[in-house]
Amino acid sequence: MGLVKSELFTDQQNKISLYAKVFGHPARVSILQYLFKINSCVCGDLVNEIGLAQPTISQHLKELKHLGLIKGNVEGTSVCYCIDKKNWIKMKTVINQFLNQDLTQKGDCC
Amino acid sequence: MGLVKSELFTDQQNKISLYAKVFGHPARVSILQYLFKINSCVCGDLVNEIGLAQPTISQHLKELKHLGLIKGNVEGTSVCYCIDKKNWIKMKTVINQFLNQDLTQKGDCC
DNA sequence: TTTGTTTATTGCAATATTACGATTAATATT
DNA sequence: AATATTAATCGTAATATTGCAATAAACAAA
Repeated sequence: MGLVKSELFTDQQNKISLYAKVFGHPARVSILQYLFKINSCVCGDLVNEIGLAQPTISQHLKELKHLGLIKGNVEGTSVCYCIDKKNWIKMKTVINQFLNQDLTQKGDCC
Repeated sequence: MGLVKSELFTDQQNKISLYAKVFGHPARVSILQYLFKINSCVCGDLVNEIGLAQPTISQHLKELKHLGLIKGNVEGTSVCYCIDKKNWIKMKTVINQFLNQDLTQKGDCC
């Protein structure tokens, strides 16, 4: 196997896990933090910033883009990547709904 | 490979990705939602609730426990699992710090 | 047009994850 | 004690992920 049985779960559960999965690698966390920090579009410094090889960074960018969390335009020889703010907010809504489940209850037998 | 180069990243980045990774599977999302919903300790219904085999659920529970998000006590022949509220809040702080990065800026060339 | 610069893609090796059957461990029940 | 019940562990097959060297693609500059 090694194969997630998505059909057992709700769309919401699958969506949450897909978002979470993309954050489940420190390189992607780091890329996103960098895009927020420089707060403009990145044109290639990511490979120097993070210590991974160029194809590896490219692959991580692809996954982030595929999920819609970043936008990217190739501009001549360099590329312009930045956070897709609209989708970032959408993602936050989904994740927060999951994180903010009600904790104010008893039932603590453990 | 198939091996994350954690040493390239900060402790914070690694911590975020470890939390996210555990949410990166719908079965674990589902387990956590169920624990919140029934709001008491679970004693075995998870296998029926979710459609995965008992060893598989047990393995997912182990990961959740290992990260501290749930607590579990064996009680005779059944087991009592519930959310570790203290650690859940800690986790939320870490993740929210990452999700709530400042979006109110221009620099949108894409 | 040739040469550099930058990013994407391909192909592959190493490792990790998912899932489950079979079994074990631990305790209840009879 | 023998039997049932429940959850953990072991072993293993299938698949996914990570990382990078090599290469390709796309364009800029000379």
